[in-house]
Amino acid sequence: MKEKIQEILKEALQALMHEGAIPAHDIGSLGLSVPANREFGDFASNAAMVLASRAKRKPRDIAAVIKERLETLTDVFERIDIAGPGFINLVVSPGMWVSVLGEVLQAGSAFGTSSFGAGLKVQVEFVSANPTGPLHVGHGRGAAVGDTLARILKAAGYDVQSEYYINDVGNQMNMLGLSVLSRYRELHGAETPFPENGYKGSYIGDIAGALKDARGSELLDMDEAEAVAACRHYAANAILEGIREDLELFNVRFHNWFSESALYEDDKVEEMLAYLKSIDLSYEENDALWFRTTRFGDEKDRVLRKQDGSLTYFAPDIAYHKDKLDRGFGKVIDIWGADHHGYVPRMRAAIEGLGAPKEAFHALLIQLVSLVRNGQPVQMSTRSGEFVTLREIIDEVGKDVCRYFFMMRKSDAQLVFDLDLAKKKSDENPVYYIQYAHARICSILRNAREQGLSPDAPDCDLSRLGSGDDLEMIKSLASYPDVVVSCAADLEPHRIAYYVLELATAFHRFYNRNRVISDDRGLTLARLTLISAEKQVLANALDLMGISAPESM
RNA sequence: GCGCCCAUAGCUCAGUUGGAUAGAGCGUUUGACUACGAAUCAAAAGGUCGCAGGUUCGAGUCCUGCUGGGCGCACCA
Repeated sequence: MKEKIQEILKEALQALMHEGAIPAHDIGSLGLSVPANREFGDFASNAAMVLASRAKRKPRDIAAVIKERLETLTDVFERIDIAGPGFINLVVSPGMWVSVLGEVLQAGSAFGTSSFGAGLKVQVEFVSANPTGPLHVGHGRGAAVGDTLARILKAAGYDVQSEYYINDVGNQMNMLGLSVLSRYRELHGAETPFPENGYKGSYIGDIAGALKDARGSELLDMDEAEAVAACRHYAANAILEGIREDLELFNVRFHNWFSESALYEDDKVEEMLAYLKSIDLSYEENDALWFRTTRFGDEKDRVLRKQDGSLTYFAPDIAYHKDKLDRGFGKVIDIWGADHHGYVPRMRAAIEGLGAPKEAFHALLIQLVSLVRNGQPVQMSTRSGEFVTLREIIDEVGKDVCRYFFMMRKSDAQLVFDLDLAKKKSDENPVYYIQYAHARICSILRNAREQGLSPDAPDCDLSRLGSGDDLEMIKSLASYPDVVVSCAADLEPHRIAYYVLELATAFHRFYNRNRVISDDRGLTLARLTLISAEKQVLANALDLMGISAPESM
């Protein structure tokens, strides 16, 4: 709805500026807001005040000109008021609001989608955990946020691809191989020291056991390097398979899995280094190869190839992002743990160095998740292998609750995950509160059907919904498309979690104060239409978060 | 030492490009089921938006300084 009003306002302002009736100004900066106070109408514009300060005219005079034009231009407004210092307050006509219900039911699961993104190719890369162990809670938050953001961007009209980057090269993978080999030898009774910084989790033993089942004692006869490689390969596959299963359970499915090792196999890293050299963005110094990232705002140049000849982690990362750009993505969104924030300027510099505008790259930082049980923090430490896995949390509280809880905070704010609250099936738990609203509507619709009532009936009179609680509920669901766009524009998917909670609140309030099915047939049919639309929007919003909308619970 | 993020009700947190009287949940107090699901609703109380300046018609929001917390400052990954 807001978008429609914005269009109308824009049209009026453009015409007036063209005629010289009001000073010319960038229309994009003239805001339309939803006033906090209902007395100020459905929408309010500050256009007159902004223009007045430019033109040295009285805001209220300019507002009067705009008001007049809007009145001749359209009849969607029931009332236009000039208030306070020069706000133009707009009250949308009930008929206009009611017509939204038809749009919702017509569009169905597509209600809320828009062409805001104009088909721009966007990639969202998230989770991207090393295949050295199962996903833990922190990865879960990244998965929930990333997947929800991808869904939101798609709904907002972007051409979205989600991707998981598999860091299957490097020391940590070698350590994985060594750790598994050590456990494998133990299983064969061979004395073997466990690597100092090895992975100590019990899953390593499980993998070694599976490897023993699959290949017997074969690896004992190999030379060290060969055996480690075999272990590494086997373990990485097994762990990655587990990660895929966990994500599947979490309702997260990637369009693409991109392997770091493929970068090397396809010579992408060397190609990138040659490219940087060709455009003079790299240089040799102290027997190392450097990237001139300072040219793009980084605080110091960064090493690509170390003195010992090996590459830094930065090098394949640049090659990976070059590959992303080469694949035609106009916007590349990386979702990282907040502890990597120091890495952002350097990556952004690299993107610029590769010739893309710096706005093409966005890093969304995900803050820590801490678990609380019985009011006490749950201790976690990756190093010792004592961490709570995503799988354990899903098994304990369920996928839906888990996904919602991870969306409850701005991604760059720390999140306290209260396991006791998560398991409560009461109004304290927002997930049940929201799903209950959906189930309740389904229940009413079932009752109505049994009584032979259908909102499609010809004597359904939607004009009965133009006031009071009915109108309030329509307004709450009509803002859904605006919320989706706002989430997409600002890359803040958590807003959808707050919105859907408000939507549920609007329904529960309505339900407690009004009868849907009553003796008044016309009103009953209209309200059945109303709650059908409400149900649709609840389901659509929940779907953006990958959360189910149960028919009963 | 340098840089980034955060500071809003007793608690956990929203607050969209700067807008009018700063919101929600929990907790506290008091009410509502012989009609569609009480896993629900209504009402009350609760604030110097960390502190001090500045920008302007207007600041929780932008700028500067300070205080207090988190994180990062590798030829680690």
